[in-house]
Amino acid sequence: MKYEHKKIEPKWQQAWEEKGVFHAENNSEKEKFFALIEFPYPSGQGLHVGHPRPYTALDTVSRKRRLEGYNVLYPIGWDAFGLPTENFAIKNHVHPEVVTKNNIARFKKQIQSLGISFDWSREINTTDPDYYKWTQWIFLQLFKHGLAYKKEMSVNWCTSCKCVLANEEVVNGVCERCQSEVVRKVKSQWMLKITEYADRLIDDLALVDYPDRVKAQQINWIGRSTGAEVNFKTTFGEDLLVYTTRPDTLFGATYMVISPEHPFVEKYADKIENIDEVRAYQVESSKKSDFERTEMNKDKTGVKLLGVSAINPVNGREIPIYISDYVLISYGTGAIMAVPAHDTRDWEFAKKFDIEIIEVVKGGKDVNEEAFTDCATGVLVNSDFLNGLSVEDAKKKIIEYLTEKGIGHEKVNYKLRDWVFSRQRYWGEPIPIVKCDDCGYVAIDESELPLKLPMVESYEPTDNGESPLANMTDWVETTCPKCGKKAYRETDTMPQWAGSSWYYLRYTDPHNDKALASEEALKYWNNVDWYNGGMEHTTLHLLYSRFWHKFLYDIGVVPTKEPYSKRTSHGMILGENGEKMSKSRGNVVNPDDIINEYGADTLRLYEMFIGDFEKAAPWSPKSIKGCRRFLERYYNLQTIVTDGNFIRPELEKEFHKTIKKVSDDIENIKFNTAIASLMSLINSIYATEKITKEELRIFSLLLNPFAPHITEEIWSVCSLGDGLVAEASWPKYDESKCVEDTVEIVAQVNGKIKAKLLIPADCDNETAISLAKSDAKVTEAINGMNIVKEIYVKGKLVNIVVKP
RNA sequence: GCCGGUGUGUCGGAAUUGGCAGACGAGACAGACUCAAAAUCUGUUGUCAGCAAUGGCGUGUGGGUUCGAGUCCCACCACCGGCACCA
Repeated sequence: MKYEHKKIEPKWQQAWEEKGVFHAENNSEKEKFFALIEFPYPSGQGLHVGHPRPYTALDTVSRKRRLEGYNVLYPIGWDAFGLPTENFAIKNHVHPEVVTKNNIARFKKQIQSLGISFDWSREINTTDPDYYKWTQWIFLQLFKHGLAYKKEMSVNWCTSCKCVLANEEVVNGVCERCQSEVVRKVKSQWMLKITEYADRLIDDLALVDYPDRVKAQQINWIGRSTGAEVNFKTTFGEDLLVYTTRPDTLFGATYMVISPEHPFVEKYADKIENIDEVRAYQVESSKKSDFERTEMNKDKTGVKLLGVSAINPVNGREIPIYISDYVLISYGTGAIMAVPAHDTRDWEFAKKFDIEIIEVVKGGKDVNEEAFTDCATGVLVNSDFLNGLSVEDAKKKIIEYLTEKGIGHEKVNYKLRDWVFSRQRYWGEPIPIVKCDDCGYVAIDESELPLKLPMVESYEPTDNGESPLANMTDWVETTCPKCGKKAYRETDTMPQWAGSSWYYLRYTDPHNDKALASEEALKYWNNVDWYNGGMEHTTLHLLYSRFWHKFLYDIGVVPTKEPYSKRTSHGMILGENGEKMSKSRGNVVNPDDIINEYGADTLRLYEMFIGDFEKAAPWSPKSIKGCRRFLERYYNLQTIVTDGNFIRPELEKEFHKTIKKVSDDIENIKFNTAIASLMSLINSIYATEKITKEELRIFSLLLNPFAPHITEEIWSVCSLGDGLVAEASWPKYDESKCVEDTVEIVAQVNGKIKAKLLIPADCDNETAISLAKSDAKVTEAINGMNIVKEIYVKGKLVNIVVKP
């Protein structure tokens, strides 16, 4: 009996599609289950074997859920705006729309050959005007609520993409996408106030089931810290406000540092005695890219401002002011009080510039040797009314004091910055705003949405930092929706993250032209029950979409505070050599080749069997053969099947245990051990040289979520029912049949194994111990010794501790 | 530097959360079938000693707790991911 996957797989894929068995219903009495994978960017390269891993994983869960009677929504779509498409279009003189269409067609064909149970009737595409109409609509709501604003600011500029980047898109000082140098550039940009949601983005993590590493990474990225702002007077009369997380060390502040960009310098340029030297330093540090600034962070530089000093508000002490690029203008107040005794960076700076180091927290080593930064153990000294207090108590007391005297107050700061939302490129959603000389930035009327991308001659980015749309005079020139005068359209487009920030909502009602989705659909399907995606999106897409969802909650569009109830993350599939799969490394494996040689079921099974789902695993062209062999052995069960509407007694326990194991393992994303248990079971079945129909039915159901085509085929060939996915239900196990009547236990003496024996599972302590002692080997080992202790661990072992 | 994680045969990886380490798969070796090969089937396969029964050693390193540690505690090493002059 030959297993011909090429005949079986397309046949069943077609049958499922024709019957629409994977279509989710919007008005259903059934309990819903919403499974989501990160929709792919349809690149020109097509799929590699890494793509199917998350798709298959949630397909396994979804197929199990359907068999359990749920109304399952497992959708897919295309995140199709983006630079690679645009760059390809420029290079080959094809419109990005055409490139996108072709890429999607290819991706779709590849994905469909995997037999994933996606509901293709809900397919979406972020570049479809009917879709991006609602992306633009959400932007307008953000704008109307003051959360989208335009600001002149220093931004990250990718020299190759000729486009600004969000902070999240800059990795090690280079562009996340093309690895080119990123420089600072002052530009007017659309910004989204994600910082307004910083606290909720942290606090509401308590409401969701995400892996700890994801939560930790988001919390880190948002970087909330609680400290105090303290006002220092200066001899110029103007005060300088500093931010510190260690207000308790205020008595140890021996100098102050302001960042090179701090406005104080310009304001008092004529009074600063060494202004030329200061200016030279400003120029020097402005030339450094962020990357260089980070690279050189070991070596502190700076210039002392001559002719001015600051006054420590708690002891009236005059301290010098420096400018140095180790203080950032974009965090806190751009100025710090420096306490070299208790801050490593201040300590390094003080050593280099020979500034006094005053110990105010005792408990560490000599502060002239190293800074003592531990907050848990120290006790305050040299600090007047704070002396003798712990760091924590001192913080409270000094904040009370500062507040009372009106010279400071408690303050929370975040590392998170607002989201730079405009891109100077063509292939993105137009920002639906016009600029009027009289009225400023004005939203276009919602009835004009979607604001479609105009056809242009050239989508080449311009060197002057303007979007390609800027040359489209006809399109750019318009009238102000408010006053009717001549006005100009915004020519920047939205970043790729826009369309993906809300796509999961569109799946619930993808063809709605009145709203992004109907209220009923949103109410029924929210939240996404299980969302699987890559770790690389933790501080990008995942954070952005949580932000948008919270905003939509605030304006009453969605009924829940969080978009995703549960998040899991898959490990990467690496090349055979253990390196990341990439074209340039030449280690890419194309799923088409695997499907051709072994079939989709083998590919799916191997992707789930390859290792721990959450960890990276190298592709092995040899190991996959084991999965193919297993499926062939399963296929050949049809040659030994016998009538029988029962599980044979000798296999009953193993069957029940396997049902339990597979059921639990799928829920706990332990697909590899679920498959291993099925392999063990088939080995046991072959040892008996036959299988009953009932046994084959159960086995097929358990295997179906992993290998849907072959199981459907066997279901049909062996007449197990009308159609597996159409009518069957997930097998149940009997807990009482999962436990053995007799168990094999180990008899140890002093922890060394002496014998193995079979005893009744419900055996009590004394019986078990005496049974063990009656074993010849055990008797010999304890002969003539004093028994100190006797231990029986139920169903596991007996240990007898003896001494001479 | 900070945060998170990992370390187990030749390889991918298991281990009911403190109870027989190495499930399952790959690879290798041997045998069966075959003129032969592939495929398939059967067996062996952590390591050292021994003809053997058997015994010693063994989960990155060093200590500890325990009748018992891959699992818990302390210290360290290596690697991976994230953040990084964030006051």
